[in-house]
Amino acid sequence: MVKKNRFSEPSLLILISLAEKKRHGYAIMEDIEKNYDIKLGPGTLYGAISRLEKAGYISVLESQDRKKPYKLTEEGQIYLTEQIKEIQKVTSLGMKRLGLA
Amino acid sequence: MVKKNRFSEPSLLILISLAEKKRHGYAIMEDIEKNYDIKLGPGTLYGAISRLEKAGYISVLESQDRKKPYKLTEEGQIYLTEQIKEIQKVTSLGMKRLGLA
DNA sequence: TTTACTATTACGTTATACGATGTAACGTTG
DNA sequence: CAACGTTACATCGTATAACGTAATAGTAAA
Repeated sequence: MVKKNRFSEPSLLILISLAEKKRHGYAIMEDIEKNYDIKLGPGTLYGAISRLEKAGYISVLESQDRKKPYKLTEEGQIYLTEQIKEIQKVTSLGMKRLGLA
Repeated sequence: MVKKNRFSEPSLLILISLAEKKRHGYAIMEDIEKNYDIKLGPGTLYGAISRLEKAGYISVLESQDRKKPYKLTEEGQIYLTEQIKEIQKVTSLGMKRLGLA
């Protein structure tokens, strides 16, 4: 089966960040930086966020200030789970072939 | 440490394919399809191959027929190992946050 | 002779990288 | 407290290049 709509790394990181709890963009950025030492620029971050929202994998919650908190949707959770499993399948074969597993 | 290189999934699959043994393009394609059920079109495949070659992660070996076999270089092996470990770090946090680990 | 193998090339789409811009809130120092 | 700098937060714009799809083409095999 051919894979459609393959979201790459920044999107994946965002979804994983939201898998823990709802967060706004800036907080997502900090979470990713803290956990992986990867710093996403604003263009990369908010660009990916809006694509994920358009895809229905995350959704905005209303807020009083200018923060825009997002949460992972049901679909997003399913999608993320599938993605991760698929990726783990790939990496585990990789490790095996590298002789590291 | 900001991530520079942008090799995404197809490139990773190719490197993993070559981690097992040397293969030419078409054989790489078949290997990937067999193992992951992911079919790369020729543009995707050969495009990624030439970028990987340019980056020094794979290199061509000479051949008698029209096949062009590639092998993983030393650098490619190092790069692939790093990448996989990084990705595993990401996915394992993902699984944890999804409550699946 | 038709199908499978093998590769090249071209082109459009779009995610990502990078950065400029803008505003609000907060803290610090004179 | 006023002025200043800094951090928090987001939007928008553009360039690059990876990816998807497909057209082309030649050789080997069935």
